Amino acid sequence: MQIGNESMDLRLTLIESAQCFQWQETPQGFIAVVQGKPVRLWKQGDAVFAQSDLRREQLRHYLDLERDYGRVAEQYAHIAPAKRAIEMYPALRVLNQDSWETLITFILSANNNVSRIRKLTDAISRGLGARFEMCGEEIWGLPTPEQLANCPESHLREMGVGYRAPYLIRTARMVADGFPLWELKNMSYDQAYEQLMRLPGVGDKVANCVLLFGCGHSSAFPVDVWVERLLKSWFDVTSRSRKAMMLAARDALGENAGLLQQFLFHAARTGDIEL
DNA sequence: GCCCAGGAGATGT
DNA sequence: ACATCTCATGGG
Repeated sequence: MQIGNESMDLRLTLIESAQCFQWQETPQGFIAVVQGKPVRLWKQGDAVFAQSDLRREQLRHYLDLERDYGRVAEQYAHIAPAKRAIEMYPALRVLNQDSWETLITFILSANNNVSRIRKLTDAISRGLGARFEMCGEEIWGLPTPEQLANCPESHLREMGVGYRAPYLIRTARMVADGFPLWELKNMSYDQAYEQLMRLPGVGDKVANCVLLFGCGHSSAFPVDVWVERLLKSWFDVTSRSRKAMMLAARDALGENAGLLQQFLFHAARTGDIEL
């Protein structure tokens, strides 16, 4: 089915921009398990097509196709590096992912590089998750909270996750025991942030990634090593800690701070904006 | 071999 | 509240 006519870049959005780690590119398109269901996305000209049990509106929301990014660019047009970063990637979108899938992949992301985050995401999915087939290829979904909570720590360590193993298991147990993960999108930013910070393996940076990519909180502003470098290079940063930078950036940039952050992050990481 | 990676938690001040 | 250490593991 056709889900959109927008000129969006699937490779940039799903793989290169490091906001999710489960997509793989095949000759037939991009495939992954999203919200527990297999999905294939591909383009024909400007049109985006999908093969999935997910409804058209769900996929449009996942890809953030309803948002006017031209308006976001205008919102930050008075900040030179911001305007430049957004205009540099007119086909990049900030995904609306599943809260649980975002939470688990970003616990894996702590002090880790992108290619290894992908391998660990794949490893725990193959080891614990549900298997599907999509155009002749096997793909696995991430483990559910119950599957992860019941996995022995030693088994998880054999998959290579290292010291993050107990974080995954304890967080999974809290979610399985009623942590309000799926209510975070309806809370205020401050309430949702406070809740997420209770979870083992979730600090300021991971919390903001979950809020931004997995809970629809577009003001969430994750500060990783690259965003820190860019902020120090291009702005008069007096904050020392990354959390202080996050607070200052959110305060200065307002409602769509996090969307801008994703463009800045990618520009810094690829070197498209000199630091 | 070295340094780095979309950091978090524990400890000490 | 802030600074410093340690924590697995593989990529470059």
